[in-house]
Amino acid sequence: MEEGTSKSASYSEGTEDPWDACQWDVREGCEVRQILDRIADKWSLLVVALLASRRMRFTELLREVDGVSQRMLTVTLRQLERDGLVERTVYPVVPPRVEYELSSLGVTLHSAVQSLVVWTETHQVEIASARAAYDRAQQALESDHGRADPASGAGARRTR
Amino acid sequence: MEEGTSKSASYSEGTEDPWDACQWDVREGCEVRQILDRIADKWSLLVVALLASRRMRFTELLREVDGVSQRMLTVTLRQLERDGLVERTVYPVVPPRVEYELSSLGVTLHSAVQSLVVWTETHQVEIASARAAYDRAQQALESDHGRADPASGAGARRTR
DNA sequence: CAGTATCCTGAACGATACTG
DNA sequence: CAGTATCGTTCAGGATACTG
Repeated sequence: MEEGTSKSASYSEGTEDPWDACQWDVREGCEVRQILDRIADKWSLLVVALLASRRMRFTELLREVDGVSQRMLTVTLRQLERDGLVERTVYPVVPPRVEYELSSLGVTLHSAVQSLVVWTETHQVEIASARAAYDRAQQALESDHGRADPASGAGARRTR
Repeated sequence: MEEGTSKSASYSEGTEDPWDACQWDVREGCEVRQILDRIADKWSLLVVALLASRRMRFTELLREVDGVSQRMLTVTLRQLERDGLVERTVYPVVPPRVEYELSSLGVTLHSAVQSLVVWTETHQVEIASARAAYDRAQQALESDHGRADPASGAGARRTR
């Protein structure tokens, strides 16, 4: 088991700056980072989304997730199980039957993630055009690389 | 847990599949994944959190984020800038002065992320104990590796 | 000060083969 | 069917050095 274990950066925190009201995700050891790393890795979110609709067997997930390797599906499921987000049920039948389902905790996570999904859907156009604008500006800079800047006056310059 | 129904605001391509209401993150090309990858990478969230409190200079961020390399801070800021989440202002003074601040879009993202932070804070104890239980069970299995299972009856077996 | 350029390592991941 | 074990590759990210 080489990679199921988190690296668990036990980082020494010596600074006692008084601004730690906003520190929720600044500390390495903070739980938020761990959870975020879990739900944001390549497959976890997909699996959670699928299991949110119904309980499924291993092979079903393997088919549905489309692109995941057997190994990564196993690893992902083990992590989610360890965190108490999914539950694994083994039926002692001749061809092994294992079913996965979201735990109640997993369900609440799934709803929490929804707000982010909604945000993304709401703002994807803005992001796309921001990217386009940025890339256009970069393109312009490349053409400009040797020339004098006609807009270089005295004020601050926005990079957009 | 029987009803996952993501509300999937208005973004539906004309697929006939009846359950594509839940497909928001199943598709590889979906925007959600891109955004999620951005906000969930190692540093973006930290930077956004810091900039949510006040605008900051490059070196300030380098100090505050604590652990980030110069390279990764640059990369992170460029990505966030490209996505229109932060704005970069260059003051044309003799020692270069560059300030970063959240855009209005970035502010909305930050609030959206809060729900996840709240979820994590609310459930971190549950997760911690789930992990402890899982690890304890694994430990027990290792001791049991060669012996007969006293609980192996007829029913399904939960792995927790 | 605020970067860019370059090199390098280790973790993540995929592919494959084997097993209860 | 539902995994585990092993190997090879890729690539994110750290360290370091240089620059306008």
